[in-house]
Amino acid sequence: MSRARQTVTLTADLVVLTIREGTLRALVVERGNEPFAGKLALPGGFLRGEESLDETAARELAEETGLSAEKLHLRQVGVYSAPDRDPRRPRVVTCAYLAIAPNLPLPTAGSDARSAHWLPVDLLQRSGLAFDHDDILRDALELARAELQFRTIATAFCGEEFTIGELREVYEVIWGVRLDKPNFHRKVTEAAGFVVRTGGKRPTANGRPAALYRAGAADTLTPPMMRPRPVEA
Amino acid sequence: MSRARQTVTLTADLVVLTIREGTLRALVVERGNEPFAGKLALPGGFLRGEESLDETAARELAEETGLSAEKLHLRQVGVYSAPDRDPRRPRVVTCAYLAIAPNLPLPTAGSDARSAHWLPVDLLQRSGLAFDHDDILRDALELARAELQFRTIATAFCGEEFTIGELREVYEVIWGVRLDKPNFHRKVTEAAGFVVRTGGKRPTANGRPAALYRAGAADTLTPPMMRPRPVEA
DNA sequence: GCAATAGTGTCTCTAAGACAGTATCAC
DNA sequence: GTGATACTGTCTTAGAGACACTATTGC
Repeated sequence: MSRARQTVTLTADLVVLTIREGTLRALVVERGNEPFAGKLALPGGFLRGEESLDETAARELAEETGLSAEKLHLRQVGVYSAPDRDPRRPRVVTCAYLAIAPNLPLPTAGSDARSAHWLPVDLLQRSGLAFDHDDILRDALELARAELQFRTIATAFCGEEFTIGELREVYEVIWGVRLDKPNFHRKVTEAAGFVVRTGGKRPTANGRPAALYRAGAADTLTPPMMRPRPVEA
Repeated sequence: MSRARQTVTLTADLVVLTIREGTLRALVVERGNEPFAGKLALPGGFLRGEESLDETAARELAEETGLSAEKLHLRQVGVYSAPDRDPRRPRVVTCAYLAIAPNLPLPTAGSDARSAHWLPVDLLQRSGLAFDHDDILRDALELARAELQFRTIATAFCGEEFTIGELREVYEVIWGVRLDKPNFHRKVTEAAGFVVRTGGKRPTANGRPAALYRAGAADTLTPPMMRPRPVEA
């Protein structure tokens, strides 16, 4: 039993998602040191003295994006503890977190903005990330897609004020589907506490201006937003 | 930054649920040592040398129940890492797992069956558990209730063969509701891959014998089982 | 026969999806 | 006016829920 109470090092890794230029993007940093020097990785950091992992994640999020964890729906994705997941040292275990950001003015405004970029997730999934971050990204995306159905987190991708069309784009980009505009409009405006009219309007390039909304008080979305089932072969 | 790479001890704690005598029960052990000596706690154990936390949980599950993790739907609930959650030592962080067991022949058949009991969860929630296990139990129950809606895990509470009435009891006990028998019957028998008729019958105490089913191949339940929304005030 | 539980038929109603039609802008 | 986008109305249909009804056992 000498190894029964092994000690490990803990980190919190972040999957921060946003939508920019019509594509779903995640915040990644370019690694400066070995291992995986030069490769892209999810931002993250070590657990410190008197904080919980949730607090570690919130602190890292603030450092990377300059945003508080309050409005970003920070949620645990899972724990990744394969013995060989970090070649540096035995046993670095990480807890992955999902955060959702609106389209930020700057790529990264934080103090620790070494080489952070918002890159499309499909690009990241094709090119591959350091460590087991491919697994983490996949699981975080799956969680985000599921949460869109039952919770009101889609508004977190939008700014303070947004149009129904922008909200619909969130669903379409993350689910990779096309949704019926009229039905979507009725659905979200009738769901209790999802969106609230501000009274303002936003001119469009070439059409009728869209009414502006802000996020409502509700946390869960009832009835849920139906996700079109993928077409079968 | 001297404390930046603090090391911690990791454990995996288990919420093993089953249904017995019409009540939802969880496996708990009576603690022999301080802290919390004499109090009830969730079973769990320390991460060992070359295993992942998932493997730690599976190993503990086998030790406590004698069952393999294969069929028990072992799933991560979350990480609990408050700095003061374990008064023994600085920083014992745990990852909680949910497992679902059929009505086992023995309370605990494993080798490490010190003082394990299947106790009703409402009793545990009233009397309180050691450490932060009240939080863990609450979160695990919430996860189990949610999974019942969208996945076919309800069959894991039943034995190899079961009747539709037994399956309905699973939903009724865990959700704490009454479900319409005819509608439930049609729903589960028509959901693709949820249950499969074996051809056998089980005599009842006083009525028509019930047809026997076994778990189907499907993992997700489409369409989902609707959960009656709690009555409002 | 009666009591009890298993299972079926059928109706109603909500809500999702399809899509025609109307409103409000730029030009 | 045309073209474009926002939004509304309405029909169809799938499925949840209510519940009457039939089936199969023990007594």
